[in-house]
Amino acid sequence: MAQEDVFKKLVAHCKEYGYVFPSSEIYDGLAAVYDYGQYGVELKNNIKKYWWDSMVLLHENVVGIDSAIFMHPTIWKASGHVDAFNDPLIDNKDSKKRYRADVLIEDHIAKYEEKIEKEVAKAKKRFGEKFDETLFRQTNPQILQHQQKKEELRSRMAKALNDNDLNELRQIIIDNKIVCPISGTCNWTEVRQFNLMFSTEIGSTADGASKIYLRPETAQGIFVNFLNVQKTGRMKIPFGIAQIGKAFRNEIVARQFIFRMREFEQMEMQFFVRPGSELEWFKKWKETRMSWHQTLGFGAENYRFHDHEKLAHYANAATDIEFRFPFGFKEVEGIHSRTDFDLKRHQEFSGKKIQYFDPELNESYTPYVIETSIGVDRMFLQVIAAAYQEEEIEKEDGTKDARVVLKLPAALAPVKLAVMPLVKKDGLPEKAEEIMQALRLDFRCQYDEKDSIGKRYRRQDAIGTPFCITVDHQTLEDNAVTIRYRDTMQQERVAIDQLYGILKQKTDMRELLKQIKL
RNA sequence: GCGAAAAUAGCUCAGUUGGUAGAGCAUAACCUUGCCAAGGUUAGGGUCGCGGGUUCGAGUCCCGUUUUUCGCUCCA
Repeated sequence: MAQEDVFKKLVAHCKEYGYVFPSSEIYDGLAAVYDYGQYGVELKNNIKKYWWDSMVLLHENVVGIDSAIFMHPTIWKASGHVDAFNDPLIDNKDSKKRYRADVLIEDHIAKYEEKIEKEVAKAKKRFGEKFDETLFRQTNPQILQHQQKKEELRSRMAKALNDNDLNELRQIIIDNKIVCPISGTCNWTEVRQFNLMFSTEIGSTADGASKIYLRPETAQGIFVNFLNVQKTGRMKIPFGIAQIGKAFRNEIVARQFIFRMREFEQMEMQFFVRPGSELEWFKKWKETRMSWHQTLGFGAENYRFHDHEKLAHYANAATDIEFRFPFGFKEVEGIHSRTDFDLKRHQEFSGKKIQYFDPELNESYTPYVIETSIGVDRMFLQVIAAAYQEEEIEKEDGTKDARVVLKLPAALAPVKLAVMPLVKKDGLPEKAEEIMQALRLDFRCQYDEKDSIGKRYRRQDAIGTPFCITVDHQTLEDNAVTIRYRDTMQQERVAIDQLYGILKQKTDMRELLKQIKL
């Protein structure tokens, strides 16, 4: 089966079984926005817990915070997000190349400049040493004309940029017959502002309101709280701050289901270290994070590192952890050595000293940062893609049968067990209800008495329930039930009073956490 | 953003040259069976993505639009 088919089936399965729904579906949907359904939210919460516990329980020197989505606008100037993603872009329809509209116009202005210099050079050659360049520039009619056009153009562009008038920017390009350097045509699209960040206004009256951004990453909330946490938590370097939260990016292309969304959730940890020791810590966190992934048991061969050749302006080392999705190896987590860029920039923009006094070295410095950043939604997709399996099973009479099963790690599964009476009479439902009541506060349980027992098992397989408990007539006599395992379809007879112990051991997230190599 | 394709019940799909919307599965109720889905009876569920147009009449033809998928592009 083609890989895209698997992916399509996975998306359909997520919708059909209450994991992920398209957003605003009854209004025709909203592009690249998705809602998590009744099982999706449980799986997502379990993934977040697995990450959070692996950070704050397993590392004494990692603590969490939860910073606000709204932050002071200057933060995004300091982080570089405002400058890096605020360009008016225009496409040439013939060459299909994209340009910054202001750069195109600048280039055109430069041409007038060239013409002027050409005239000057010509005149210089002609008049030799007697040539008065200043006078020539001030009096030559052709130069004055170029000069005037240049200045008109420049002020017109400045005004358009200042007013954020995109139509005017396009009009300037059209009026001046600026062509695409590749196709040589003037067949342009509209000018569009590609701003990565969503903005809104804070303050309820129009004149008192000021522009504010929805954060495009959670990391800055950690950096700006560095001193708060360090001082109030009496943290000593090295230490880390972890955070889970929503972030928003106005992606030009948001596609591939929940892999790239405009609203998404991140799990980030910034680890502050002594300058000079960052690459050592980078290496250590690479290993720890990889172990966290592989502990889920989806097969070590499906993960790999992808080291970045080209580094972002703030980084001196970077790698991705990639997983083999149905559509190929894709990034799930990024690990970056961010140097002291962020803290230094916030120190500069805020005017507040952001440093750490290291008592062992007896000196102050700006700490270096190792970042581990993982998308919750990508992780969700990774888990469900790895868990989704279509199996062919042989029935007792020799015929083949198919089942769709989500082989989720038990600790992550939304529903831990289903309790079902073999028949819905003879007091079996009552007995099953009794078992439910005993277990429901410890494990997410589901009760089902409709349809044949086989059909009920398949229903649970489809949502990934790892255990099914079946109550039969014999149960009424010996207080024992059948426990059926999702992955092997094996059945076992166990006493009711042993159920808690068995389930606890098999579904406990702590059992996973213990296996992570630190 | 550009190009191409698609959209009919919860799911998978049928629907003839334009003539009042169908099936299977799923869901719910009752009966029957009872350890690996598909026994019987009955019921609910669709202004055919949305908006225009052509026509006596549009799920079907035309235009626009929204969403999805694929390719390109962009971003990281």
